[in-house]
Amino acid sequence: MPRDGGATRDLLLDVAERLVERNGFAATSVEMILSEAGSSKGAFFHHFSSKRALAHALVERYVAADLGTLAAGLEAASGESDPVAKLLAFLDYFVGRASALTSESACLYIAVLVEQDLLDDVTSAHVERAIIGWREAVAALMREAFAAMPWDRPRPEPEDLADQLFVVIEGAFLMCRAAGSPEPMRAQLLVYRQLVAALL
Amino acid sequence: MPRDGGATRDLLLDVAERLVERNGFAATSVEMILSEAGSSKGAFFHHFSSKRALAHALVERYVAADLGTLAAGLEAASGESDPVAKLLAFLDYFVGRASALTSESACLYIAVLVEQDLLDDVTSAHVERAIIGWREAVAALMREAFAAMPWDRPRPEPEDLADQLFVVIEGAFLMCRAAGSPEPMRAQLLVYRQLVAALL
DNA sequence: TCCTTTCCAGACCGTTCGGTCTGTTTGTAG
DNA sequence: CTACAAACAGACCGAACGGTCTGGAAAGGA
Repeated sequence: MPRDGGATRDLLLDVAERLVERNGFAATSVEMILSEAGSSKGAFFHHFSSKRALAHALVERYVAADLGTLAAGLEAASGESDPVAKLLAFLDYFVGRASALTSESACLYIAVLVEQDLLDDVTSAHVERAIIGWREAVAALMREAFAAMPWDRPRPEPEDLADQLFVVIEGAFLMCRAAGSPEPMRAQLLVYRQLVAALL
Repeated sequence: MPRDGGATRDLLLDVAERLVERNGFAATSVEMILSEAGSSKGAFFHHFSSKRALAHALVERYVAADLGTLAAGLEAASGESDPVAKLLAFLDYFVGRASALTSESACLYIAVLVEQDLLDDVTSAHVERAIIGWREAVAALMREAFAAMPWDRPRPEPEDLADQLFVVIEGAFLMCRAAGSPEPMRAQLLVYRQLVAALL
């Protein structure tokens, strides 16, 4: 093999992700990516058969990283043996990392979901995989915490409550955009943590 | 005055809103809007000086409608004299109208916020106005309900808890997109309602 | 009636888009 | 050293983009 194609491919993905998160997919031209990356069309269409193929690769990589931070949160909470403490430690992990989340100005999922054209079999399968990953892991934590803590009033279904975390994170991304500040992410994650804690 | 220009303008806004909510702003061309509306470029650029001016008009109209549904929710809850019942009635109003919210497949705010280029003085001022409108009205309901219902544990700030409603709605819009179903909107609003109710 | 102003249709323009193609460089295997 | 395939650079293409311009139709005031 000649020059290291993997490095160029990664660079193109890095630059593309930044630009797409800032301006959306349709508003980000291939030429902008190339100019920013200091690359050329030859390189781009060598690594990606089309702009849509770039979107597929972009989402696949993003989902992998996203499920990675989920795993990191689970790992951070794994020290706690008490189910309630474990759930709260899990949530605290993301509250603490809120500023790191919003350093990248927005979430790629939003850019993909906002354009129906981009929601083909490939992208929607990837996003669905991410959502289900979060749902199942968080719902399991919820169930254990609930079982350890009887309650007189009815509680939400753990799956729906787990989805609420995903929903709050995505919504908070949008509010950060509107506010022009990363602060709402932390505030909203903290509110979610407090609301969940009130069920325990 | 010649033919009724207002009707054409409204039609263009209606069609544009539908297409932008479906595919985003950048991916929606002026010609697509015209073809869908059965109109022409002459008409379009007579009513809007540029595509950006269309975005401004679109957001302005959407914010007005959005604050209208907020007012409708407040009106629906105004019958209750007890602050707690009033807050819950307010939230129930939106749970009940969840399917109506997601009939329009997505929220225009998302399409605007996802493209940084679109966030100029005009659009960001409109969106901020909407967010503050919801925050202040909902936070007021929260404060009254909290005051009527003492609590031993610390509660979230009413403003942050009010923002959480906006955040959940926007996030739920995205989840509806990912799921290809309007169902998550209702489920997530219900979860939010249950979480708030657990504080009372 | 006629004139004016608004409203609209559609041809047209320069630019930019995603994508193709040709040619050259670069690492590696034999 | 040679051959070959992967990796890239950049000119080029047709289509589509946002926007302009000219001409004509429709309504109201004089």
